[in-house]
Amino acid sequence: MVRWQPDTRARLQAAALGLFVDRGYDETTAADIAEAAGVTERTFFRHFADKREVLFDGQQFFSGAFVDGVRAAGPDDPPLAVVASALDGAAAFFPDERRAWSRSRQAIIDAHPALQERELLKLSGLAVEVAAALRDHGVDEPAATLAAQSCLTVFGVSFATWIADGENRPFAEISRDTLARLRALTG
Amino acid sequence: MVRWQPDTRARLQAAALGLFVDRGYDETTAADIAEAAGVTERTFFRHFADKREVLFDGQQFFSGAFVDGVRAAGPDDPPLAVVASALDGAAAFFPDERRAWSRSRQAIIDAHPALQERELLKLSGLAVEVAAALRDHGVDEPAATLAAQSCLTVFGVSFATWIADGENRPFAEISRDTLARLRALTG
DNA sequence: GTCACGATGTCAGCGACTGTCATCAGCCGC
DNA sequence: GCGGCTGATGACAGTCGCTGACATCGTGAC
Repeated sequence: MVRWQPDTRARLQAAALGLFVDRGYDETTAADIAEAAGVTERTFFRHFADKREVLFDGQQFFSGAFVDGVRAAGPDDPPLAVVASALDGAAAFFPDERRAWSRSRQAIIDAHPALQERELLKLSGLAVEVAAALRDHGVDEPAATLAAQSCLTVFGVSFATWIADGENRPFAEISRDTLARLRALTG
Repeated sequence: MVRWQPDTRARLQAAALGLFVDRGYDETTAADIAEAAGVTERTFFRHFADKREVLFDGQQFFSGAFVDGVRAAGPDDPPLAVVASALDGAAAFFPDERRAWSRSRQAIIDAHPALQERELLKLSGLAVEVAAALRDHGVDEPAATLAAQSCLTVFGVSFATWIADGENRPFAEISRDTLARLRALTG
């Protein structure tokens, strides 16, 4: 007999997503989530720094994909080619099977400014990491920060397109197209 | 005899900024700010939706400057020229006399993730407004959103440069230089 | 068998924020 | 002037997010 059920963290995340979808973010208390997962509210806050964070866990793997993409680029590639490589790396996180899940998660976030804030903070942190990777890759400031922010701009537009109604192209195709459109803006 | 002192809102903002500088954001309660302004905590929350908002009021004038800059651009200007015009419009909000004040305000924000979140949300809303102005100006999607995000990218890097130690060039000069560097990224 | 460890429970408490009702100066119509 | 309306504020109770401190008790090392 085990004293507690395993995977408390994952159970809390699943319970939270379900409750947010069913009755809304504001109408779900941290105690509700904990109860649904069979633990106490205190345990919820031992696993997640705050109530929003339960939706934003695991972003370190996500940023790792961008950074790996940067490292995979050729050492003499121009900055935007490195950005293209970072976006290709990120595409692995958005296979078609995940599109429906991403849509419902994003619907929750889009309905709550507090969650949008958290998402923006995570993306901002991601941009800082990409900029650092670009500097390691030989790109100087301020070009590294400008390129990293452009990378996130393309990512944001591409992601929104990827989850749009009726869209069925794979993420990588969309992001390549979006980057090309950003390039066209300058020309 | 008036029943209450005038300018409650402005008094609350001034009291908040002072307390945040003196003893820190986390160590300042909403009740502290209210007391320093001579009102009750309840009145604080009638003027500001939450404790963070007291630092972020008046952004509608700020976004208006960007939008006016977009409208001032030539009808056939390419998107990035319109962005340049928007940045010139924003420059009016950053005269040299405000540089020291901007530095201390930004120091408070940079020290608190919760405040960074709010700032990012405000900037995100600003990007949405700039994108709408660009569409009104004849720029189609997704170019409008890409250009608006690029506008905010240049703004962010320019602002950080403007308040950096030892920097004394005017904002408009910095933003023009930053935009040129973003353009150069493609070439 | 003992003992340290680590995940959890329990409980008290603070601060952010809200709903509700009372108060009362100033203004408006008469 | 008089009475009623309005709008900003005070007073107060209450919910929820979140934290610190301490107790509990399977589990694995020894």
